[in-house]
Amino acid sequence: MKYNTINRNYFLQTIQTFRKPFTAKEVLERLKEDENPMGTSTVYRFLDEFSSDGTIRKIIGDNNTTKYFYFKPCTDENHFYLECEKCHRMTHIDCRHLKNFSKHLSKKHDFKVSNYSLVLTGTCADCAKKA
Amino acid sequence: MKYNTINRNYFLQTIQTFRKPFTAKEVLERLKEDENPMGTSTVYRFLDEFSSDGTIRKIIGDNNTTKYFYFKPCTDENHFYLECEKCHRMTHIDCRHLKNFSKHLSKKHDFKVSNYSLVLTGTCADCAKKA
DNA sequence: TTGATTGCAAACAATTTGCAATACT
DNA sequence: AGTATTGCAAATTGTTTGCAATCAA
Repeated sequence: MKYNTINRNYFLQTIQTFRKPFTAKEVLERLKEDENPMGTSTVYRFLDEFSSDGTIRKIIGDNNTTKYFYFKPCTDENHFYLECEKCHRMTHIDCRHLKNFSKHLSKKHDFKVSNYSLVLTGTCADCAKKA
Repeated sequence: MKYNTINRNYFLQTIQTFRKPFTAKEVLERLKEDENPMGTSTVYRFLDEFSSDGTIRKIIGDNNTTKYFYFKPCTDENHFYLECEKCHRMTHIDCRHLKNFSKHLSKKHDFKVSNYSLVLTGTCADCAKKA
């Protein structure tokens, strides 16, 4: 049985404040800023727990070269986004086409889809300008 | 300038023999079986080098709960696959539609795509039967 | 009261680094 | 000759564990 604790709620609340996927280190740092910082092991325990139960999701950070896992809160929506490999900004894209497309594929391959993700990695307009 | 060495070739050759994505540990173990096993740091250096240059690709192992990165040789094609969350089998799908679709999105969002991936997670036909 | 949670410090394990020897071009 | 590669052992660092104290139910 899970208990409803201050730490647990505070952890969940905190990860929602990230605008981008974050590493374990980044949550740790954020939480350590507090005056009663939560223990390191507690944070890792939450990362594990919430990864397994699907509250957050592990992802690979900037294309292939990141050293650690990134995490992001799982919206339970499916994922369509553009991910800039320069600034790492993630642009959510709304896309009906793909939904249908995924249905089509799922039928064709006799595969029951529970979740799908489309990620386009590349360079966003802003970063392209800067270069 | 990169030199063409025995280690480098052997490493490349070895990772091609894996039927599934593998962890650093797994390559290490495989390579240690040899009678002149290559040094640990050498292996890690290759994993880094080939991840950055796109020869291999980091991926998340079985959905969300894996502790380490997995790697797989990069076919340089973009990634469209069905990933079964029960048996973790990955079915490659060939898909022209999506290529066009990605072009369309990239134009619409003024975003230069260098790589794209579509992953449908779910249950494959076999596993569905078993359940 | 019972069982889950917490934080600490210690233990652990994966990965990296410095460096001298070696191999490639 | 000049530069990249290699392996070793040591150092580093992220993460986990054991445990006693605390807290939620």
